[in-house]
Amino acid sequence: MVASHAGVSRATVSRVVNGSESVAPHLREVVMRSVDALGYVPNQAARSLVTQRTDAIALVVSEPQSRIFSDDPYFAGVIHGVSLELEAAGKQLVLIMSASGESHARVERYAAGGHVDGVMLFSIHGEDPLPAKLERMGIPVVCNGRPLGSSTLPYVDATNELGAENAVRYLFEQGRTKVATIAGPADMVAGIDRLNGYLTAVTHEPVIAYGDFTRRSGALAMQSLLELHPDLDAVFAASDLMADGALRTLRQVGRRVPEDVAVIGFDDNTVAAFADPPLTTVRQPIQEIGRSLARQLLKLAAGEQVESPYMLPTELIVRESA
Amino acid sequence: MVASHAGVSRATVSRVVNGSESVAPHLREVVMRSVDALGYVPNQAARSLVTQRTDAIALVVSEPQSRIFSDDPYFAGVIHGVSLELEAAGKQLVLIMSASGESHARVERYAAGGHVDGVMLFSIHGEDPLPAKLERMGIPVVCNGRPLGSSTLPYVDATNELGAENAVRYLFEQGRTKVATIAGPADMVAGIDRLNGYLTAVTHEPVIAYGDFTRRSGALAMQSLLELHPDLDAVFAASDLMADGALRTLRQVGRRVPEDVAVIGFDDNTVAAFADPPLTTVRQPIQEIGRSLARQLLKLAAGEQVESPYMLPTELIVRESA
DNA sequence: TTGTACGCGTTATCAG
DNA sequence: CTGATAACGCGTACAA
Repeated sequence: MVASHAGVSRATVSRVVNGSESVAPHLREVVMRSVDALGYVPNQAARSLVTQRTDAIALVVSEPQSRIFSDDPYFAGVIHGVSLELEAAGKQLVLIMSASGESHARVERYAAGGHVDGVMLFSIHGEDPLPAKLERMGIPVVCNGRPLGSSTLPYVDATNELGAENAVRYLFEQGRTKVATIAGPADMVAGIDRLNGYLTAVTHEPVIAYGDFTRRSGALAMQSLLELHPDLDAVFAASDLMADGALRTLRQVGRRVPEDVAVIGFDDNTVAAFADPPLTTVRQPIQEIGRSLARQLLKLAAGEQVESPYMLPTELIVRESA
Repeated sequence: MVASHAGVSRATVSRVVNGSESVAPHLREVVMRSVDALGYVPNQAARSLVTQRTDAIALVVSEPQSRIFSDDPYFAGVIHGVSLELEAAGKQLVLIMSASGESHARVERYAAGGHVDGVMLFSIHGEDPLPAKLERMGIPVVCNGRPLGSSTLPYVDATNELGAENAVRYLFEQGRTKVATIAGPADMVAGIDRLNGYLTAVTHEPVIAYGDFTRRSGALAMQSLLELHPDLDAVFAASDLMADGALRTLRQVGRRVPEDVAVIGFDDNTVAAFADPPLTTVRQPIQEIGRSLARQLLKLAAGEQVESPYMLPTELIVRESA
């Protein structure tokens, strides 16, 4: 340790660097100066070797491109939140894209190798064995979105179901009589929960078309809804992108929004406010989801307990489309 | 090293694990079995300590939220490309958001501490001292997008200027006579270069309005262009989002696209194909930019030379808006 | 309060 | 081809 050129032992330097109390003020001063002068930076590898911590957290994104690389800013928003929280805690964010099953094994090895202090799992599908394995290995794990299947993993999620329910209820309160829904994929938890919310609130025979959260799918779903149910006067779409697609279809066939058909989306993306007409939608606090995700994991990694599920509120934002 | 319970020395285990040639086949066999049985995973910290490598690469995003957290999928696309390439090389991606100058210092320390084998810099602004410092410390650096100012850093970029030039030229070839541009921010290299392309190709007095790559700014810019130059019959926007905003303004004021006004965007985002009407645009290979970025950095980290700038082609995608 | 000395898990060198 | 053994740079009992 070069900094011991400051006339003290390496142990003292270590103490100063790590902010130990038991160091004489003047010695601390001297050491600080030397650290500065020599541009000393602790070697993380050596440090981890002895502390058994890495100060790094992995964010594993196991999702096919669909949602992530469309123009849905959900992914970026969550990452941003995570990043803010980790930075405050002095942790690094290791981003791992792991769509294929093969790379799942890699993730497993990576985490098992003690490369990170914990793992955040993004949108776990079906009966993915990864989280359970990680947990068995004693690695702190938190999921973004309720894990499908029978898992007891801690997770952070928005109140998707309640948000959807309120949106649909609002449509009826506005005097709408036939409310359809454009649901998300049946294998994604956000899709499932929002559909359930619709089912809870709908007062007539449910009218459902499925999309995959993209604009195009929303436009197509709207077409088929109009064909099968020309008398519908409102639509709740499980994402703003799909709602925007629906808006386009409605415009093309000459149905006015909201006069003829009311439309509500979900997310409150940037597209929502800019849609034509501006979209009434259910806002979920995306960045806050990211922050919470990180906070929960940090707690877990510190050996504390966390409440799970940790639910974040959604809120109906009324604009012009409904 | 527990695996030496397989009756060999740690050195031999190390050799097997790292795939050295000089190990007797039967010993390799035995070791492999023990590794499997004991679920042994090499400790990265210990390894880095001696190899002086971390097998991790940092991606530093020093951009205010603007472009990253809008619904512009550029950020996600580049990350995806980077991620693919790094995964293939067995490297990890450490994502660092560093908008503030304060956190710049953190990045510096982090890199200097030998935590990563190299750094990719995302959209460097003006005279940012960070890259130069990193270079001086001997840390491999590659920039995404030409660094503004007088830098000799290697970088990867799309042929923004040429792409813009071709787009504008195309408009004139189609018989347009007054072509305006909605330019990007004057402090972002993509904005500057695309504007220069326009300036090169325009055959009359330039007609310019500035935006910030967002939809809203595009819509506003279009309004002001129409006010000042009601006779324009074509617009080249420096991003698809701005073009989409322009489309909306044109629709609102009753100008038909492309009959009255032709519109060309830039990026070929998912919005482009879905815009109303579908947007003619200049495609840049976003994911490939990410891949190249990673590849260049890996080369640098391996001590090889790289060609810089490394330019990726843009291509005019003709749809219906022009 | 300070210093000494050990060990963390690997890889690399050098004999054998 | 294989096995000792010496680093790598740090944190931390333990002793002073």
